[in-house]
Amino acid sequence: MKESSRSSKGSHVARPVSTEQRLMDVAATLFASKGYAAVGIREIAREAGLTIGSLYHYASSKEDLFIKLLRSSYVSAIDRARKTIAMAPTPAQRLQALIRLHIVGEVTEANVWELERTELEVISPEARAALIELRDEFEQLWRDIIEEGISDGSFAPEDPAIVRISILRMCNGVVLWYRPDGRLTLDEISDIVFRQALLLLRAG
Amino acid sequence: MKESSRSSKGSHVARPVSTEQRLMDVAATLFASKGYAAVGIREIAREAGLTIGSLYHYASSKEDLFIKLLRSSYVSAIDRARKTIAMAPTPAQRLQALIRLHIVGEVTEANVWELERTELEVISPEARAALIELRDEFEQLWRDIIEEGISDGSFAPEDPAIVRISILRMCNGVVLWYRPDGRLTLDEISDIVFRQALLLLRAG
DNA sequence: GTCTATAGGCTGATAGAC
DNA sequence: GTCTATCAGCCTATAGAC
Repeated sequence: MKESSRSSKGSHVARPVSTEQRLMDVAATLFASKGYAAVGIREIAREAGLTIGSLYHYASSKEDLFIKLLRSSYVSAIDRARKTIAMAPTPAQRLQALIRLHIVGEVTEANVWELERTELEVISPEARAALIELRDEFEQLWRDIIEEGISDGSFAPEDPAIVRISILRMCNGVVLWYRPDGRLTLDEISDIVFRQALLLLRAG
Repeated sequence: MKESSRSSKGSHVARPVSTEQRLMDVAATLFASKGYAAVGIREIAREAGLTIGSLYHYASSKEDLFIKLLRSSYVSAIDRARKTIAMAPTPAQRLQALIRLHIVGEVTEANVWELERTELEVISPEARAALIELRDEFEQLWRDIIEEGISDGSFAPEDPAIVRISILRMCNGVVLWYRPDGRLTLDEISDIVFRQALLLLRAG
C-alpha cells in the first residue's frame, strides 16, 4: 500500500520492502487469519524469513509485535480514509468512496478490524486504550459522514448508531466470503454495499 | 435452553444441570469470548468445576469438545428456528421472529456463530464438513424466507445473497456491543434490525 | 465418574557469538 | 542485524488409583 515512489534508486525491479515492513505484513496476515493466540512467533519468523532471535530485534514481545502492527494498520487506514473523504463533495459520495476503500483495503491487505472483537483484550490496558482511541478515530469518520448527511437532509436513518455499526459490519464481512474468481468483482460488491448503506440511511 | 420439565423429582429448587451440560456451556462461553486457541483445557475444567482428568471423560480431546459443542449449538439453533418459523404466516413475520430469536439467543447464550469465521479451520476435515452442513442448513432457513418473500412480491432485494449475509452479520454483531444497561433493550434492538432488514429486502 | 501425577512437546523469551 | 542454543513454563493428553 505504501507507494514510496521517491525511492532514490530508480530501480525497475519490484520495489524492495524493508525487513520490518515484511515482518509486519506477515504478522498481520497470520493474526488476521488465525487469531492472535493461534499464531506462534516461530511461524511468524519463518514466514518473514527470519529466525526467532532476529524477530526479537524488531519487537520486544509477541504482544508488542501485535500492538505495533495494529497501530500502523489503524493509522494508515485513518490517513487514507481522510484523504479519500476530502476528495468527495457530498456525504453520500464520501460514504461511497469510504466503503470502497475499506472493502478493497481489507481484501487486499489483512483484515485487522475483525481482530478487535476479542483479541484486543489480550493486550495491556494502556496499549489497548491507545488502540481503541485510534479505532474510535476511524469510526468517527463514518459517524461524521452520517451526521453531515442528516444535517443536509440527504440521510434520515431510524437509529444512526446502529446503522453505522451495520454498515461497517457489511464492509468487514466481505473479506470472509469474497473470492477473486467469484460472481462479483470487488468494485461491484462495493457498489452493492454502498446502495444497501443508502437504503439504511434513507429510511426516515 | 433445555427445559426438561419432565424431571421426575418435581423439585422446587433451581433445575439441576448435568455436569456435561455445564461443561458444554462453560466451553461455549470461553471459546466464544476468547477464541479456540486462547482457551486452555485447564481453564475450561476449572470453570466447570472439574479437573483435567475428569474433563477427558466427557470429550476425547479439546477439538472433540469444540466439535461437540458447536454441533449441539447448531442443532438446537436450527430446531428452535424451525419451530419459530412455523408459527409465523408471512415471510416478513417469519423474518422478524427469526431475527429476534437469533439476537436474543446469541446474547443470552454464547455467540458461536462468529467462531466459524476462522476457528472452523482448526478441526479435522470430516468434522468440519458436518458442521458446515449444519451451518448451511441454518442459513438455508434465512434463504428460504427471502426466496418466499421474493416469490410473493413482498421482497425485492438487489442481491439476495449479499442481503442475507448482511442481515446475518447485523444480528451477529449485536452481542459485541449490547449492554444490559444500555440505551436499548434487546427487543428494541431486534425491532430496529428487523426494520433495517426490511429496508434491504424491499429495495426493488 | 472423579481424582492425582506425569509424560512429551511446544511456547514465548533470552544470552551471547558473529 | 542475524544467527544458534537454550531455558523455564505451559500445553494437551494419558495412566492408573479410588
